[in-house]
Amino acid sequence: MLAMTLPSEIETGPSRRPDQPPAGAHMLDRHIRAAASRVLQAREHVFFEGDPIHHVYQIVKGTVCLYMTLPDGRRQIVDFAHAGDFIGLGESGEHSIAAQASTLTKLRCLPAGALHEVARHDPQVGVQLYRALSDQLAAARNLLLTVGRRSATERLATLLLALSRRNERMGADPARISLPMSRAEIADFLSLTIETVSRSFTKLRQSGTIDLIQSTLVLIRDRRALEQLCADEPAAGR
Amino acid sequence: MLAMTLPSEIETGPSRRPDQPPAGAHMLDRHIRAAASRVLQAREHVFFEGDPIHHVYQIVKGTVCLYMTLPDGRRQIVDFAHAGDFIGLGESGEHSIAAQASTLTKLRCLPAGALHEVARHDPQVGVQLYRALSDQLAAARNLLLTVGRRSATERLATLLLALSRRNERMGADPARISLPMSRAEIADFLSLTIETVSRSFTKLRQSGTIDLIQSTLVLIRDRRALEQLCADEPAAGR
DNA sequence: CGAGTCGTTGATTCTTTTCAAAGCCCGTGG
DNA sequence: CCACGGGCTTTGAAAAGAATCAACGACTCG
Repeated sequence: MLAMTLPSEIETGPSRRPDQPPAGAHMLDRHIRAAASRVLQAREHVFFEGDPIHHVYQIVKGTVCLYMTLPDGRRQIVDFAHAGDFIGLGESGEHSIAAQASTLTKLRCLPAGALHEVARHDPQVGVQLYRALSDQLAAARNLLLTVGRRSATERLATLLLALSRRNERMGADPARISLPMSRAEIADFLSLTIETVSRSFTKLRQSGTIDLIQSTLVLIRDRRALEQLCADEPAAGR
Repeated sequence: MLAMTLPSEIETGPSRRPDQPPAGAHMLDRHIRAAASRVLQAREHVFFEGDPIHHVYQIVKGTVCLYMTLPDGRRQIVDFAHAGDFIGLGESGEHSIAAQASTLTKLRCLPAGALHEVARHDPQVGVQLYRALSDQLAAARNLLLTVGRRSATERLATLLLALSRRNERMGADPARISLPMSRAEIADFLSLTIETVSRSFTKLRQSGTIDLIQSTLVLIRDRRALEQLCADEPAAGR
C-alpha cells in the first residue's frame, strides 16, 4: 500500500507559484499536480472490472467511459468522465466497474491510499471528494431515470442536451456538439442498440431538430424541440 | 487505518455526555441518538423533489423509496432505503429526488448543516458518510445495469435475490422474503409496468423458482435458478 | 356486506430488437 | 491519385418483448 506523501514531496508540482492560499483549499490540486500522468489511446482501458484498486484518476484531457457487464457480454455504460472528473472514487478492494478511454486521453494518477490519507487529515480535500462522489451519484440516478423511463428518441435528446449544456459550461458553442463516443458507446450508455440509436438520430434529423454534419458532429437546429423531448425541467423561464 | 480524531475538536458536539469513548468511532452514532425522530405512515413523504434541504435522515425501521419523476408523471424509483441507511446525503440546496415511506417507517432526523459541520471536524464521521454515499452510488449503478440490460423476469429475479441477500446479512431467513413494497413500486423500481411485474412473478412461480404465499410474501424454492437469471456473478464457488 | 384498492390474467398494439444488407468514410497500398 | 478493404453507420424487414387496454378476482377496511 502507499505511504503518505511527505510535505516536501507535495512541493514537487510543476509551476507552483508562491502566492498560494494559507488553508488546504488547494491541497488536492497540489497533490494532483504532483501526480504521475498517463496517456491512453482510444479503446485502451484504464482498468478492468475486478482489478485491484491502486489509484484514483483525474481526467486531464479526453473522455473515459465507465461500464459494467453481465457474464454473457451485455454491457451498460454507467458514466462518461470528462476533463476534470475523477474516476475510481468510493471504491475499495477491487474495481466494480471498468474504465475505457473513448478518445485519446490523459489522466493524472493519484495513489488511492495516499489520497484517502490526505482526505482524512484535510477536511477540505474530504469535502471535495465527497462532492465529486455526490455528483456521480446524481448523474447515475439521472441516467437511471432516462434509461428507465424515456423512449429511444427522448434518451438521445437527453444525451445531446447534456453535452450541449456541458459545452455551455466550458465556454464552447452549445449548438455544435462534437461527439467523443461511437454509436456503440451511445447505445450502451442509453441502453439501446446501435441500430436504434442510428434511427433516433435520423428521426431527429428528419424532424429538423438537429443536423448531422458528420456522424460524430451534431448541430442543434431546434433546441426547444430537444428540451421538449427531454422534459426534465418544465423548460419555463429559459 | 483510520487517523486519530483531534481530541479537542471532538468536544464540540451538542448534548455531549462525559462518558464518551476515546476515539471518534461513535461520534456519528451519538449524534444520531441525540437527533429527533419522526414516524411516517406508508405512502407519507419524507420530502418531495424540490423541497429545501433541512435534514439528512437515517432509517430506524421500515422502508423508504427514493424516486424521480418526469413532468408527465413517469416515475423511476432509484433506491429503496432500509433500516440503517441514510437518505438525503450528498444533496445541497434542494432535494433532487423525493422520498416516500413504503411501510410504517421511523426515521432519525439529522440537521444537515450540523452533520456536515461534524464531518468537517471529525474525519471518522466524514469517512462514514463517504462510505454511505459510495454504497448508494454502487447501488444506483447496479440498478442501472439491471434496468438497462436485463429482461423483465431477470430484473425481478435480481430484486428478489438482493432482498434475499439482505435477509441473509440481517440474520433472517434468506428463502423467505417479505416484500415491503407494492407491485407499483416494484414496477417503478425495475422500470416495468405492474402488469409485467405480475406476469414475471407468475412466470417464476410456474417455473417452480418461487412460491407466492401471499402477494407480498415470497418463498424461494430454487435459488440456483434465481442466480442463473441474475447472472451477476459467475455463481461459481457459492 | 359492500366499496375500493391492489393484483392477476387475457388480447392487442407498439416500440425496440434482431437479422440482414447496403452505404460511407478513411487509411493503405498499388 | 485512385482502387481496395475494413470498420462504422445507416436503412429495411421481420420478430420479440413489454406496454396498453380491458376485465376479472382477491383482499381490506369501514
